[in-house]
Amino acid sequence: MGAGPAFNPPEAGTIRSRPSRPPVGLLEFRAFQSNGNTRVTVRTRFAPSPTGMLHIGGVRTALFSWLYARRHGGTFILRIEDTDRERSTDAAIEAILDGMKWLGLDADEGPFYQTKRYDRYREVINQFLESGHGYHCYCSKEELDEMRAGQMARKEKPRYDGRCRHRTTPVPGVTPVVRFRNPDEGQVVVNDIVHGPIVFQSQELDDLIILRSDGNPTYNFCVAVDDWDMGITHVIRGDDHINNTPRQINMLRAMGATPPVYAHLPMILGPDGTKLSKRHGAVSVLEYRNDGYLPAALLNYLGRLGWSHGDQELFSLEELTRLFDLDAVNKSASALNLDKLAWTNQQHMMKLPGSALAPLLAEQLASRGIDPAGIDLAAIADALKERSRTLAEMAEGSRFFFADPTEYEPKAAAKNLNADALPALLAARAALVALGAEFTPARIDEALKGLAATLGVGLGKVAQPLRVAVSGGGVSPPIDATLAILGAGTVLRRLDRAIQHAGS
RNA sequence: GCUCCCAUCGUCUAGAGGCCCAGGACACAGCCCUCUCAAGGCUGGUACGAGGGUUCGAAUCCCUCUGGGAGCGCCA
Repeated sequence: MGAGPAFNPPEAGTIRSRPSRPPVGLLEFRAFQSNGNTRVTVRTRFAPSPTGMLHIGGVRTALFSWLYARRHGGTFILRIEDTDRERSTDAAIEAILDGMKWLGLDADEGPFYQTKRYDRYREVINQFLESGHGYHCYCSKEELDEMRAGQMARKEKPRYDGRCRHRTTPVPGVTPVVRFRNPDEGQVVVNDIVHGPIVFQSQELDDLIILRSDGNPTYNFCVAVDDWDMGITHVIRGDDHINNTPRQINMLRAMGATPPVYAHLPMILGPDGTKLSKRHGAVSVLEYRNDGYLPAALLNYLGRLGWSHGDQELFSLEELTRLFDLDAVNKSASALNLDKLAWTNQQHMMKLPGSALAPLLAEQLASRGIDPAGIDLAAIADALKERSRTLAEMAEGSRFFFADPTEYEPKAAAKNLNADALPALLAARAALVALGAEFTPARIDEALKGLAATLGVGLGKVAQPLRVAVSGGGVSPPIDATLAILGAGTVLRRLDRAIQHAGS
């Protein structure tokens, strides 16, 4: 797997020798005192499994964890849950790391890899075995399948019936798994910041496998060990984990650990309100970079999905980290609205100076095989930022700056590059030539307006033919800015060709 | 089937008993501005799933129903 460090617990001794943490209450975790002036620092983690791409849903979870840590001056930890050796891939790890880096969701600790912590897991498993919290189970897969099928047929909840709980002798030739012995009675209360207390009856919880017969520990177990070892104070994750939580709490208790506070976030649905799929937004978050979205805009949009701050829609990252809090998080699932994401992106682009957008526009142009050498991309970005929803749209809208039109858009040409427009075109040419070296937006505007006045027509009668002449179509930024960016030489060259076209 | 979660405009949401015959945003329509396209401004339509309670008063509290979702793996 990956090459990151293994997390080494401050005290790698036995579980019971670990100093016990002071209790963390539900909503007043933030500053409990143990000796008068000790303050608990918030520690959150994002724990993706590298079995697929990092998509929008995962990013939202990561964002909330990151924001919460930042907001409270805490620590954000990245942990790669790669215990599924069959499906975990290095490519997926790379994609997660790249995505987090692009978005700027930097981790203070990690990435840690669970596959590097096997010694620690085994240590806990042995302790469970000794203390009776764990036991060997020799049931075969077939046997378990059969058991489940029978329960389903009887309309019971499929669960392990504990048939190996009291077995004292091994079954020859069978490598056992280790199961965690859940309490038989009582209840487990999950203190959830967004949902409030959620109560589970222990009876509902069966004995889950914590060590596979191939020696690999399993998810729920590793999570419990890691969250404790890494001192996680707030587990922020998708609400599809709610049902796992009581088991994790039970294992935490068996370790003598104090469970963290939980915050289960609602799911993100596709635009049609159904589960996110590859057709929707379940593509790698890096696709959004290719599509020309700004990290800040994507984060802004995602932040507003399931969280709100009054009526405010637009947030800078700085505002987000200052205002975000878990108590304003919604409980219900929300659907992706790509139109709003695009709008948000445009709003962010509009706030940025062209010089900041220029390098990003350059990337988009490069991927289109366009060489913008010698052209002022910052000026183009300034001219186009309020007429593009994404950087990709900006790149498309700027194409005519880099190449003379090879043909004119038929409708626009028919209307604006005809005999009627010829006088205006010729007069405009003369007026522009007269500008000489002062080919600036202000001077161009002045000249064109003066010309329109002399001709006794509206500016549109002059600007629109010019627009079609230099851009090939009927849409472009304001004509003064457009001409200035193109430069006198290019403008006159394109104008001459258009005049020829209009006269023929 | 069992357990758990959820429920305000098409979508994202405000709303924590009277300020709400429900506000903002995206999208949509119209108008204004205007050299095109945008951006911006103004206007408009559309929502508290249903039924019972509690209360002088409920989108807000309680119950039931309905609808949606998640989990029930030697996946995470």
